[in-house]
Amino acid sequence: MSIQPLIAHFESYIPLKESEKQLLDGRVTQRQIKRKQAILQEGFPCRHYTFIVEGCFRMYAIDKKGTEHNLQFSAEQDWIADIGSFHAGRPSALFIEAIEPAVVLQIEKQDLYFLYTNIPKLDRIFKVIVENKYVELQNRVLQSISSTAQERYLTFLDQYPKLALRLPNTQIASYLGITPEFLSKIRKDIAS
Amino acid sequence: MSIQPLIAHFESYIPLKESEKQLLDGRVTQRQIKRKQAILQEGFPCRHYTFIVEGCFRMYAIDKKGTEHNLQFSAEQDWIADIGSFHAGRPSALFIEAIEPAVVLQIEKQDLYFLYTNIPKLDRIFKVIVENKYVELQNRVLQSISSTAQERYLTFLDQYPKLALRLPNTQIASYLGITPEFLSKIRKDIAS
DNA sequence: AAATAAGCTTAAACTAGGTTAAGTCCGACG
DNA sequence: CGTCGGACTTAACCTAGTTTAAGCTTATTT
Repeated sequence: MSIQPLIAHFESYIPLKESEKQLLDGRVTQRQIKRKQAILQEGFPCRHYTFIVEGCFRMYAIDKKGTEHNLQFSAEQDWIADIGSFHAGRPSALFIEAIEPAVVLQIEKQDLYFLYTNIPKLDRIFKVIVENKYVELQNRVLQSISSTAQERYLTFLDQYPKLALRLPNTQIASYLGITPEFLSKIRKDIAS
Repeated sequence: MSIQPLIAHFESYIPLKESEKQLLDGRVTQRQIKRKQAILQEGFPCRHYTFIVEGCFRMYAIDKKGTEHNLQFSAEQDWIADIGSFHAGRPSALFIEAIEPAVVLQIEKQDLYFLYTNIPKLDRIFKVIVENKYVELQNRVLQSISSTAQERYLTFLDQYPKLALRLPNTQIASYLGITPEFLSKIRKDIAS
């Protein structure tokens, strides 16, 4: 059990002192997740910030009609959590599920708050992480109000080429906000 | 010229010491902005974090066809900036423009970085601010991939009732990712 | 190895939303 | 005081994306 990947991740932003690394140990839990296993389910509060060491997750919501909508994919060296639910302790409206078998490092709320207090630079690091994720999401919103489905698909391929190979098209369609059938048509059009 | 509204804003998260408030003074600039005046234009780096004391702004992009797309509205006690461009110093793809005459408090990059270093709790405060904005944006993405235009319009009215009264419908349509004509049709359907 | 489920594609009929164009109703400005 | 441009609407026609349903292929489970 090693929290090394997490330390490396933090240090890609700001180097940590030995004493700070030691604080991390014991506040971080490693877990193995099976394919299709959920680490968050609608109706339950999100209890962890999850850092992905290996594997791939999707975050999705289910609407009244029972259709799933993928909000986000996350893979190695990335975080996944329902931030709103996590901090407020409120029941989440979202699911988080492994698409591939995965290894993750998880931090519980009380531990994260302890770490924020005792390693002040973590405030800075997570500020930057969330800022970057904010910019990414903003670009996605811009695309969604200004581009056709085909343009959005091409952007997705361009932006996440590795992910696109690992994911079934059904999941990609759900992420783009279109039906699998229509994605199929788009792919046909592009090919010709 | 008072930075009091900004101090009050920060203190709604964490109280500041007198010495910290003094550091803010001199690093924050007040400006009056006229209706339709731009504080950021495509092609220029975003030089300021802008805190709105009074008035209302929109952030938008212009696509190849020349159509404007509103990404975001911000009003009193809210921030507006192209975060990506601000930190990277890269030319922005966005415009930020006053919808109403406005009073703002602006912080330049070097000053913000100085403040982050000398008032460590600002890292925490901005982390929380960006987290909240991230959650908001995530909800918007979810809506955009899962709801019809009518549902999105009703949610907008529900979520920003005051803003809805201050904004021309043209601007709201652009924010929702639909044409003004179609919004008009939606409004007619809702009324009946 | 068989059974079953999950994923991809095609196609026809349909609906949400866009386009074009014309007309009305202001508020801004000379 | 007139007129000019911006904001809102209506309506006819058009297109991007959905629905339903079927058939085919590739994984996963037993």
